[in-house]
Amino acid sequence: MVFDQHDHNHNACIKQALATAETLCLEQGQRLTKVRRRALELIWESHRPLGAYQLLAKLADEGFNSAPPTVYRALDFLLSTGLIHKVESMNAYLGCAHADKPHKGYFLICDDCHIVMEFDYQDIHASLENKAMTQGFALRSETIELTGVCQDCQTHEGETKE
Amino acid sequence: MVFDQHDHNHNACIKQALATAETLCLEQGQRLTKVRRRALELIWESHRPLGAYQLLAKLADEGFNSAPPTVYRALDFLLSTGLIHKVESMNAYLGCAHADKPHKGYFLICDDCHIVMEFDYQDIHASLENKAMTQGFALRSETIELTGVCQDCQTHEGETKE
DNA sequence: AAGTCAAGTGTTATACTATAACAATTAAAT
DNA sequence: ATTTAATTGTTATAGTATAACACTTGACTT
Repeated sequence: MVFDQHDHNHNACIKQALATAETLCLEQGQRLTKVRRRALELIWESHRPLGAYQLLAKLADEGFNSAPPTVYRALDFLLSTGLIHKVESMNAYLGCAHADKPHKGYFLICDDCHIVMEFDYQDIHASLENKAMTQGFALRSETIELTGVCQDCQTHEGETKE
Repeated sequence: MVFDQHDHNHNACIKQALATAETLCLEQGQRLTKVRRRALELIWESHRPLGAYQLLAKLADEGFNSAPPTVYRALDFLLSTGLIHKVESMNAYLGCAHADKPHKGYFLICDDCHIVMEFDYQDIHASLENKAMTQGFALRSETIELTGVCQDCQTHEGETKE
């Protein structure tokens, strides 16, 4: 699992994510402009996916241009650089903790508190790759999004969402 | 794989799907009304996912009411009965060939011709279930959507899409 | 330093996807 | 026949995403 939901210094998450972003952009000759950087930070404010228009509102609050293309451009950039993932089943965007190494995003999504844990599972990838191959299918992308109830929400059933 | 892409009597697919729908609705005391039945048939016209508004246009052509709620209600019904699946990464809907037995929809989606093959893979389900459990996560739904290039499109590269 | 070009951003408009809310109709059950 | 619940009609609106073109900025050239 990417992180321990409790006992977790989230500032470190953000800092790490930004550092990775700097490095990656430098390596690839990409520019981490103000709006792109801030968008990344805002997405990293939590381990919950953020909608494009939620992000847009936050950016607008800070004086950035508030038309949709602004945010979608930033999102496209961050997606293409691998710094964030899109959670298809939620139309929302999530910081990636392993942007430095190319990988598929596999997610566990809590239906209650909406927290998302990204997990890596090489075995499953291999099985899927193999399954595709036996059908003569050349695999390109994988969308693996599992929903349910996280341990925390099972424990604190009925309480206010954190 | 659900079907052989060639040498495939698609009328049989549709007929089978409708028969299953009749049976299922009867068993569950649900009503397969005109618009629901026709929506199902139209979705089954191909093994490619159909968008809600594409479906709406087809229904409108046939004299059905052409406001969005009409089609979304039909889709909701068909989804809840398990007669169709939603392909999250495409915002589109696909007939399910195994509506009679509860299951998760796992899909291979061709980026070229957009054909979708549903596959069942008990091993992967078990692995995912297990992975979730080790995180104390109670699994509820699984979205497994793989994209790539199908055998047919690899063979006929550069030709017109069928 | 001025010129050039490409990348990035601003702006307006619009397309696409989905649901809320309430009225009218139909089907089934009494 | 009456009642009731399910379904459908209708209008409006919310939510997600992109097209197209103008303008600005940054980086590279000379």
